[in-house]
Amino acid sequence: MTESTEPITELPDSLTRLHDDPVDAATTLRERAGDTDVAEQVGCLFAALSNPQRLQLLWALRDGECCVCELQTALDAPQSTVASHLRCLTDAGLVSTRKDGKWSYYRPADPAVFELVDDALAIADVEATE
Amino acid sequence: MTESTEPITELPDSLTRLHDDPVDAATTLRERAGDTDVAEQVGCLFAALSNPQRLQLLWALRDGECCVCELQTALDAPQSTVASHLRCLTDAGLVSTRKDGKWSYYRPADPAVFELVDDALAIADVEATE
DNA sequence: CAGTCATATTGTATACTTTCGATATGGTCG
DNA sequence: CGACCATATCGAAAGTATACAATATGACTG
Repeated sequence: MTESTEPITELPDSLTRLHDDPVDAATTLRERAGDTDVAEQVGCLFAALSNPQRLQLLWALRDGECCVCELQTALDAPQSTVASHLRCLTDAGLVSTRKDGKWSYYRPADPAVFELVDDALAIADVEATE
Repeated sequence: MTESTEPITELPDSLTRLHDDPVDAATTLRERAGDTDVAEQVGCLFAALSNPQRLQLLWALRDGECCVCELQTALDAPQSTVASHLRCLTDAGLVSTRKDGKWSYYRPADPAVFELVDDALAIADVEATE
């Protein structure tokens, strides 16, 4: 019950012209829009996936774990850049780490993320760049 | 064939210590990481979904089209804020518009986006806020 | 055709993100 | 323990996104 108690601000005039019972309509609409906190959490996940280099990191990890220097090679990007993207993915819970001596190996935390990315690929209607 | 021709920059030293044939390893890694342009397109889609208010707009539209003043009510946000989020969703191809006199009605362009969002909800492991 | 209405656009202040060199950390090896 | 290595973190500059008041647009109404 984090949501939908009372109208916080004034309802738009236009709404009162569109609905007989605007207060009731507002309640329904706000219920449909769902909880702000949930939206924020989901938004964070999508934000982690909204960067092309981070997507490429995930793709690189799809077939098995890699250490940072391999990912650095995969993206052809500076070490610190790769490290911060990996931090971001870790914070979002999308990858996990294993240390082996001075090497750090990364892998996808939950393979389900690839379904998400594949669906996105389909929706984005990407033409195979061949 | 937009990708993977030659190593552009120097390979990291560490890679040469990890692989017998670092150039070959680099090629494989870059193939796995996939195409930059594709990553960018998918990234744009995720970016459109990375904002909590835009997610709430989509949720509000899930059960049927709404006009702007209804969405404004659903989010309890100023008109111009809602309008720019709607623009963003439209640009990303996620919603489409129909005009009826001075009212504009918005609806999801492709219901597949809700699968995406639902999967994200599952991955984000959101606790039902009750 | 003047007024009003719903929505779109613009302008801008502010906040967040990204990039990457420099530097810190913590491991390994001689 | 001293040099070196792989990675992480910091910090500043540049870029991008967000919010929202003000204003423009284009439609309906008298």
